[in-house]
This record gives sequence, C-alpha cells and structure tokens, in this order.
Amino acid sequence: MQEITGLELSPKKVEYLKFLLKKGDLVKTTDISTELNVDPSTSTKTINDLSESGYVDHIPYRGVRLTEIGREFAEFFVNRHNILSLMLSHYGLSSDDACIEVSRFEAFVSKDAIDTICGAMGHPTVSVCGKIKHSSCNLH
Amino acid sequence: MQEITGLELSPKKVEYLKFLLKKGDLVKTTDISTELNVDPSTSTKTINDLSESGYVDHIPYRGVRLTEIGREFAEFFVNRHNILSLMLSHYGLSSDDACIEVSRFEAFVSKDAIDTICGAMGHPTVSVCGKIKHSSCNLH
DNA sequence: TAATAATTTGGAATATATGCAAATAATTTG
DNA sequence: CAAATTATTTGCATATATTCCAAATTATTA
Repeated sequence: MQEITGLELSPKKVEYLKFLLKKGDLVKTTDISTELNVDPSTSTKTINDLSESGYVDHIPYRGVRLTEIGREFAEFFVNRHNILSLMLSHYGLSSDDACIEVSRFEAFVSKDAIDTICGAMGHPTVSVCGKIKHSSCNLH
Repeated sequence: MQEITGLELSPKKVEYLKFLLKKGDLVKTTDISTELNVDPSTSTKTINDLSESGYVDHIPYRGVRLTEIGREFAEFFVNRHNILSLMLSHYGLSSDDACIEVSRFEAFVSKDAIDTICGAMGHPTVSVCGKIKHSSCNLH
C-alpha cells in the first residue's frame, strides 16, 4: 500500500494517469496525445517524467502501462473526480458542469479531504461521472 | 461592473488580492512578503504584475492599493473562499481543514459554479471562515 | 546630513507545460 | 525482404509562474 496524499501530481499528470487507467494495458503515447490534445512529443516527455517517478513503465516505440503504484494512484484520482463531481451536483451543478469544474481543481484536493467527504456522503457507489470504488478510502 | 469568470488569476495572485482587501488602503510590499512568506523582492514583482493587469496601484517605495476592479475581484475571491469552505464543512471537514483545503484549489473554481452553489445553499451570510456578501452573486 | 532600514531591480533558477523539426524505430507495401 | 511510409522520440526553444540572492535605489531615523 502506498501513502497517497493526493497532492503528488500536477493536474496534467493526473489526467494522464486517469486516461491510462481507462484505456488499460499498453497504451500508445500517440493515443494519449490525441486524447489530451497535445503534440506527441509532449506526451512522450510527460510519460518519461511519470516513468522516472515510478507511475508508469514506458517501452519506447511500444507503449506505456501503469505500474502497480501508478494504478493505485489512478484509481484514487478517478474516485476523487467522481466524489467531487457528485458533491458539486448536490449543489445544483449539472453533471457536465460538475465534471468540467472538478477537472480544473481536483489535483489540489487531498486524499484526507476526499475520505472525509466520502464518509459524510455514506460512501456512495455511483456518481454523475461514473462509479465509485472504496478500496482506497481510509474511512470506509 | 466587471465580467468575472473567476479563472483570471493564479492561486498566488488571488492570495495577494485577498490580503490587500483585508489590510485595506495602502499596504507595504514588505507586509505582503511577511504575510505570504516570500522574499520582499518576490512580492514586489508579483505586485508589479498585478499593477500591469490593472488590479492594483503601486507607488514604488510607498505602497500598494487595490484599484476599483481589483477590489471587485478581491471581494469575489473572499466570497468564493467562504462559500467553498462552508460547502466542505457540510461534508465533515473542520473549519480549519476546510479553509486549508479550499485555499489550495479555490483559484480554479469558476464564478458560475460559485453562484450556483451559493444559490443552492440559500445565499448564506456566514461561513466558517468569515461573512459572505452577495453583491457580486449573479443568482441572488 | 550621515547612517540605517526598507524597497526595488537585475540576474538566475526551478517546475510545469508546450510545439517544431530532425532523428530514429516500427510497420506496411510492393 | 527491401523500400517507402508511418509512428515515436530527441533536441532544441519557448512561455508562464514562482522564487531568491545580491546590488542598487529610496526613504527614514538619528
């Protein structure tokens, strides 16, 4: 198990990990660049950063996959996104607006806060953006 | 009246404006550097940025004050902080934790979202961090 | 006015993110 | 299978945000 604070990665890198989790297995850096609307050279560079930090394995010219640690983080990131989106939807934001809004700030919300919020909500399993798992929720 | 999206300024610059509003009138760049724990040269530079963008007037060696536009923004920033803190406190975060958490991400929450949240809350006038005004709330 | 304190300027560094052009590797095709 | 094409990476180069240190400048105090 990893100690996750939730503040380890920049917003963009969080996006990368979430996308890698969604795609699963070996992902081309070009797929990432298409999805995130950046130049292929940019996604390669960012992936190299993530690789050096241990979140992904990168086989040059072949593809990228999450490490075990990377997967743990990615799962937390997806949950965080979903919990925050659900929270905002409780305050009148549409699913789309909640999702867009959360995407902008989610990287700056700590795991402790998410665990607390998740607990206060009664550990919901469905959000407006997708399903919520609780394997990483310390208060479950 | 200004069109405020809420996403105009970086986190640090938001802090600067909120501090200037709290201190009021002419504020020394050194006071800012003390409050925000940065070198005086850093606060001078940031203040110069804010000055070029029209948020503050800076009289070198004398002090800084908010422009009318800067004040509008600063008031929105304080309200945004308070509304978001109140929201998190509804999900089990202590006042302090809510405040700390919000400080990290508030700069990335849009005014539209804040107006919606504020409306869903019934336009509260008191938060865990301070009072809330509604002069700038479009849904009030 | 001279010494001291406050403030600003100039230079430099880090982190994050980006794209273009050239080089390299993989894949397709004839 | 070799040549052509496509995909991917590397090497610059740039931009923004933030920071600090040392030197220069201005204000204040003694």
